[in-house]
Amino acid sequence: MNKGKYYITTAIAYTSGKPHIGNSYEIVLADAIARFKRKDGYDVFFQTGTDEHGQKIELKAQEAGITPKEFVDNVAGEIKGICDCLNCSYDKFIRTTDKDHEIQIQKIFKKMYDKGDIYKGSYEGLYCTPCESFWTESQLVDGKCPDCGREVKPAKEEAYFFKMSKYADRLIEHINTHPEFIQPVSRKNEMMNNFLLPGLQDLCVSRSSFKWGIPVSFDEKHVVYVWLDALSNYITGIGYDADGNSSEQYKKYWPADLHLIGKDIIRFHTIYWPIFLMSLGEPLPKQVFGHPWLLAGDGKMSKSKGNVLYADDLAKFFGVDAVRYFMIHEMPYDNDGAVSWDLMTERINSDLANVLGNLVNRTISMSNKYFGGIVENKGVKEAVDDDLIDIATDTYKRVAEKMSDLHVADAITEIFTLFKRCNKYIDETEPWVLAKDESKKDRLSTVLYNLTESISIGASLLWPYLPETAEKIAKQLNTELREFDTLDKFGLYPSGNKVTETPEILFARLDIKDVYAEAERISKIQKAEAGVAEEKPEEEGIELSIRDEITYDDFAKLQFAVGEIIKCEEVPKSKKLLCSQVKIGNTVRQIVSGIKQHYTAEEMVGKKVMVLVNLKPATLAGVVSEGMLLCAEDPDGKLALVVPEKDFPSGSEIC
RNA sequence: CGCGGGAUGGAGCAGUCUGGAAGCUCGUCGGGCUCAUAACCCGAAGGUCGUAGGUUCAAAUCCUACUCCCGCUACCA
Repeated sequence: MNKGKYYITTAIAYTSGKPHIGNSYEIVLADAIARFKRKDGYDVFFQTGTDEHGQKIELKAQEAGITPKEFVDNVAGEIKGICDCLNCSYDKFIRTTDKDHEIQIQKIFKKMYDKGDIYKGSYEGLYCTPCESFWTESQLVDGKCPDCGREVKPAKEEAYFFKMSKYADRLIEHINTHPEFIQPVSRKNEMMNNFLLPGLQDLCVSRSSFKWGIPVSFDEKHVVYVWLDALSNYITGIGYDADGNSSEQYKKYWPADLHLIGKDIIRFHTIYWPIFLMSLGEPLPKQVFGHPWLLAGDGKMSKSKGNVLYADDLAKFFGVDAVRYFMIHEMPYDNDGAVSWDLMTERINSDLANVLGNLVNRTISMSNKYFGGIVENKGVKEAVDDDLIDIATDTYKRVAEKMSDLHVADAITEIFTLFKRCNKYIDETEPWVLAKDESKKDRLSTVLYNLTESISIGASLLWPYLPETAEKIAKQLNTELREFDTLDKFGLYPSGNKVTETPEILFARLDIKDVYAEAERISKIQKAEAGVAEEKPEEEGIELSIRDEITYDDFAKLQFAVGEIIKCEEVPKSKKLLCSQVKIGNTVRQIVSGIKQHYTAEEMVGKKVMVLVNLKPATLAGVVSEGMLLCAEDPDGKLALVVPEKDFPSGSEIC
C-alpha cells in the first residue's frame, strides 16, 4: 500500500555544544513519526542535521584554540552520535558546511538579490564597541550592553536586507486560510499579533562583523545570515537547485509535510522561512509544529551543578528504548514536560517493567509451562474474550487518530491501554485455574492464544516508538511484526506456533538506590570536567564598570611614588584604620588607610607600596592623613596593597 | 491597559469550545491472586476545580474583576 510521500524534518541542531536530553527530544519525536508513517504505508523521507555557522561558533572555536571547522566537526560528530545511539532512522543527515549546501546558499542569496528582494542598506542599531555587537532597544539591560554592561552607541554598518514587507500580506493570507499550518494553534496568535499584524520589519540577512559563514558570492566582505543559511537546509538537503535543475528527489518530496521544531524558533519557521520560499517561488511546507520542551525538574541544567542529563548517558544506563519511551510519553502536546532520574525510574518500573515486560514474560512462561511453548487457537470462545479482541483490533485506529494530530504521547498511551487490558484478561480468565482441570485444556489454549495475538498486535504498533523492544517481543513470540493495514484483524498469529523457551526480561525493575548511585557517578564526572573547563571563566567573572573617559592631562595631575612603610600603628577607637609613617624619598609622611581588616600593623612595616602623594591632606578619625596607599579590591571587598614588581628605592615616581 | 497560555485530590495531567452527579496515570492504604520481573487484578482514602462576585433549575465549564505562574515581545543561533 502506498499512501503517498511524507517528508519530515527536524530543526538542524546548532553545533555550539553537545545537546542535552531536552534538545534530543525532537529527534526521537521525529523518528517515531517517521517510523509510524513508513509502517502506515507512506513513502517517507526523514531529514535531520546540524547548523554550523555563526558568530557564536566562531567565538567558541577561538576559546578552544581550534578552527571553526575543527570545532563543528567535533560537535557535529557528537550530535550524530546521539541520533544514532537513540536509534533514529533519518534518511539524510545534512550539515550546513556541506559543499553542495554552501553552493546553493550562495545561489539562493544571488537569486533573491537579482529579484530585488534583497537590497543593500545599512544596519542601524545600538553598538557596543568592546563586544562588537549590535543590540536592540529591548535587549538592553538598564540601557546598557547586556553582555558587558557598558554604554552602547548608535552606529551604522553596511548590510543586506530582505524585503519582508513585500510578502507579509500573502503570508497572513496563507496562515489564515491554512489553520493547520502552525501547530499548536496558540502559537499562531503569537506570530500574528507580535509580528505580522504590527507590520514586518525588513530582515538583515548578511553579517560582516565575523567571518564564519557562507560568503555572499558577489560581495565577499559579507557572510550570509545564519538563519537564511540554516532554514534552506530543508530544500538543499533533498536536491533543490536555485538555477532550476532541482533533483527528482526534490520534485518528489517538496513541499515538506512537517517541520518539527522547538517552540523557541517558531518565528523563523512560520514567518521568515515561508517568505524566503515565496521569494524563490517554491511551495510552502504544509505544517510546522513547535513542540514544547523537556526540562529538568530542579532548575537549569549545568555542568558545574553536575545535573546535565545527556541522552547517551541515560541510554547506556536505562537502555535506548527506555529513554525513547520516557521522552515520548512524558511530553504533552503543548506543555513542557519534566525529566529527572526519579521520573525516569518511575516510568520504567511502572510501565515498561510492570505492565509490558511482565505481561510478555508471564504469557510466554504459561505457554511453556502448560503447552511446551505451543500456542494454538482451539476456538473455545467465551464472552470475556470479546472486550479484549475489540480493544486489540481497535487500537491501531485509535493510535492513528492521535498520530494524525501529532499527539504522540497519547498515541503510545493507547498501546499501553491494550497491554493493561491483557493483564486484566489474565486475571479474568485465571489460566492457572484452567490448568488444573483437564477438561478446560482447550479453553486454556485459546486464552493463551488470545493473549499472544493481542501482544503481537501491540508489539507491531509499538515498533515506531520502541523499535528494539518490538523486535525482541516478536522474536520471543517467534513471529513477525505486522503491517499496519492488518492490525484490525484478530487471529493472524500462526496457530500451533512455538514461542521461545527462554523468555528474556525486556525491562528489569530498577532499584532507586542504584539509579541514585549512577546519577551521583555522572554528576561527579561532570563536575570534574566543569572544574577544569571553568577555572578561567570564574577568574574572569568580575564585571568592571568603566567610568567616564579622562584625558592624559587629567591623568597627569595625579602624582604617584614608591613609599616605604617605616612605622605603623592602629588608630585608636577605629575599626578599620591603620596609621602609617611612609618614607618617600627624603621625606616622611603620615598616611591613614582603611585596611586594618586585611593587614596588621606589624606586617605593614617594611613594605614598599604605591602612594598617591599629591592628595589634599584630610583628617580621619582625628588623625591627619597626607596621601593614599593604593590597593586592589575584589568583589568581596578584600584588599591587597599594590607594590612595585621589583625592589625599587622609595621616592621613585610612578608614571 | 503590548500579545498569548495556564492555575483541577500528595505529584503529573484530562475535562472547559457544545453547562447537567469531578476523571486518568503515579504514589498511599486495604483486599484478591500466585502464571509472572515483591509483578498482576479489584477496592478505598484523598479535591472549597487560584480568589471574589454574577448569569442559570444547574457552573471546573459561560460572564466580570482580581491574584499568582509561564511563554512571546524582531537582526545570538
